[in-house]
Amino acid sequence: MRKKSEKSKVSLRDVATRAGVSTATVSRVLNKQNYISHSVKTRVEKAIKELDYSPNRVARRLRVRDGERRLLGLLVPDIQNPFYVDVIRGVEDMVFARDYAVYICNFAQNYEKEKTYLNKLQSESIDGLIVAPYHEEDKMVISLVREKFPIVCVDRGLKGVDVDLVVVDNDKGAYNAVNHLIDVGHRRIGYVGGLYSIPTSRKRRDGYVKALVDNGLDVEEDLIKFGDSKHESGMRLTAEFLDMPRPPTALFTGNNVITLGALETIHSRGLAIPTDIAIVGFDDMFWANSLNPPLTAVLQPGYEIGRQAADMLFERLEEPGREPRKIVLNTRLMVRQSCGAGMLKEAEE
Amino acid sequence: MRKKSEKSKVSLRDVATRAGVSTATVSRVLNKQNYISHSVKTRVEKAIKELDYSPNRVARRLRVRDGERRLLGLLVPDIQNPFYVDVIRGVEDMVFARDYAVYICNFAQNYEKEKTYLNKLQSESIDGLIVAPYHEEDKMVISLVREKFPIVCVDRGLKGVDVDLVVVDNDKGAYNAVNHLIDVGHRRIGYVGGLYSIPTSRKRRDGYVKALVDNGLDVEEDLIKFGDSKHESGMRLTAEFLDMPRPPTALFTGNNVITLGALETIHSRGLAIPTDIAIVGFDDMFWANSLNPPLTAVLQPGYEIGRQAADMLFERLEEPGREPRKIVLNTRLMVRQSCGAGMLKEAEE
DNA sequence: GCATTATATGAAATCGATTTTAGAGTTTTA
DNA sequence: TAAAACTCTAAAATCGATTTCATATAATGC
Repeated sequence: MRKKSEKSKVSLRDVATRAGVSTATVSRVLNKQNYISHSVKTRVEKAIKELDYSPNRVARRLRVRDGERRLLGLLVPDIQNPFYVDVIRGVEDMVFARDYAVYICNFAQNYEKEKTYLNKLQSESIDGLIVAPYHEEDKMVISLVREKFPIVCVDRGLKGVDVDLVVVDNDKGAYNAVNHLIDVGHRRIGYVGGLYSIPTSRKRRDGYVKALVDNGLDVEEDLIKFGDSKHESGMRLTAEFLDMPRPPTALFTGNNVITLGALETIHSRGLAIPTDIAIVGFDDMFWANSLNPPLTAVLQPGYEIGRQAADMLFERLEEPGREPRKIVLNTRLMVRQSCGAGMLKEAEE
Repeated sequence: MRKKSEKSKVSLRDVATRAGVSTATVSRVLNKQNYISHSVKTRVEKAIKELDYSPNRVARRLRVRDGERRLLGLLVPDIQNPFYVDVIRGVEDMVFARDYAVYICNFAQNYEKEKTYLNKLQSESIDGLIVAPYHEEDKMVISLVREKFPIVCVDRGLKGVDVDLVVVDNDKGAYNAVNHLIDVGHRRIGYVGGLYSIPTSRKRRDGYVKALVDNGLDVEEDLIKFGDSKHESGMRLTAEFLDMPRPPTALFTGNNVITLGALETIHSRGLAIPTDIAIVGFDDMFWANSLNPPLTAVLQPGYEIGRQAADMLFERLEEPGREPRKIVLNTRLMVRQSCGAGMLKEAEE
């Protein structure tokens, strides 16, 4: 009847008493260890069921050795960015399946906050960490890697250390996007990038440049701009492009936040996509199809990144000594209607 | 030099030894308790600094009494929904400021998963929980509330129990939105709601109905549809509306996910907003301004909901006996361009 | 059939903190 | 000036699990 209302939590000791065995034995049953007689095992399991016992993970975590605490940390730069939410979901699903827990921290592009969280995570005795570092020279993360703390980086790497890494082929993704723009006829294409200090921003620029070069187009420095990965900078840089004496006919925006800013500026000026200005964005988001017109975008498999990163971290926990690995996932260009084949004719004349 | 590289974590015992005092004394210094002589205090603090000691939160959590473990749980139905991300951020900021930790769990609209997380959270010895329950008859959450476990509900309440609650005035928000639609000339307005079993879906319907009634308009049952809070159902229900012999001239969509679905359907049919069909959405999202045209929407203060919920939970931890409270926050109608004053004329003829 | 090994269990130590208990030295109070 | 009340600190107990160590019995080898 009122099983749950006996307030004080039942402990392993209670189970042991009930089953008439020692706590050590109960622990062995719990952890499926060898050398347990069938009769004792069923007796203990019965007691566990009767008492509705479930182990205290905190106590366990305190006792077990490194790497067996069943707690991971996940540190992301911006939880408002749906890309990282996908990563979170990927990690979460893997962790859930293994009965681990994951302590999700959002440092909101704030280096101080990242440091604080890093310390807190350690105080919580995490087994390992998945992180998209503030930037590639992130001192604290680098020093953790040097100390051999189990870390997997996602989205961005680290300078000067070898670390497990799951990224996307940013060059190729950008290349394909810009190539598509060129295919449909564009010759003047602007790149609106995120924060210069973040590797992905530069990689995507590289892909942009390569696509131009491979197609025999000139690379003009004033068609390349970097911002600060905030919505506002997407607006501002786009405005700068549109204000040029001879503005580009297409824009390649470096991440979803920037894309949103660009769209806002474009719409506010009453320009039509793709006829007045075409656009391809890095990051395919769940609202891309709801835009008017639907946005052509580079899909990053965020969920998969999260899954693979978690997997990689589990591997490292099992084999701390192994060499760091790097996984590069492919992007996919989701062609919708913001580039416009109609451009072709116009450009040909 | 190589302070950090001495792998084994320094413990309170090490500090005690170094300072030449007992562990109890170090603990007292750490917790700013009375009866510590100045000299001992500074000695201990010096040792802490020299050893770069930081306390193990897991060990602490095991020992301290209920409500002092510095760990909260936060359980949301869908982390991909930016509204909940705002709530998360609000909670996170409060928790961060108090040196608590928060275990964020996403049950992804899955009742089984919610149950699993609820158990896990208890195993992790959380002090209290902030949750947007699966629905208002969520048995597990209700039984926790009955057991007097510290819980604050957000977004949705619970049936049959009195619980701390932070919600938004859904009726009024919906009322204002629909009223606006009527103001600009619409007479046939469809409501595309989320899951019927979620209180907010019905509250928003109520506001919709009241606005019609207050304006002397008929409430037609076939202009009210409920879906399942998934993108796809927003698409489908909107299609149903548009396929009616005499379709509505405006749609009021019940949440951001539904809104996105509705927009997708509208655009795919080549209809123009607001001239062919107008739309107001519940939930103002950061991309609303980037839509074409910018979306008129009901802003829910998600961040503030999170803050207040965390605050309320802290209060409850301090005073477990107090009566449950309910906070109702206001929404704000963000008028942009998806309703169109232009409608007025057409409707008048 | 006896030494060895495998199986099965319990007692006690342990993880790293907080808290209780106890007691020594000081100050205040009556 | 003796009792009471503070002030300060240490030793030991504690939180709830896992792990080590010890030991008893059963199975196996030769």
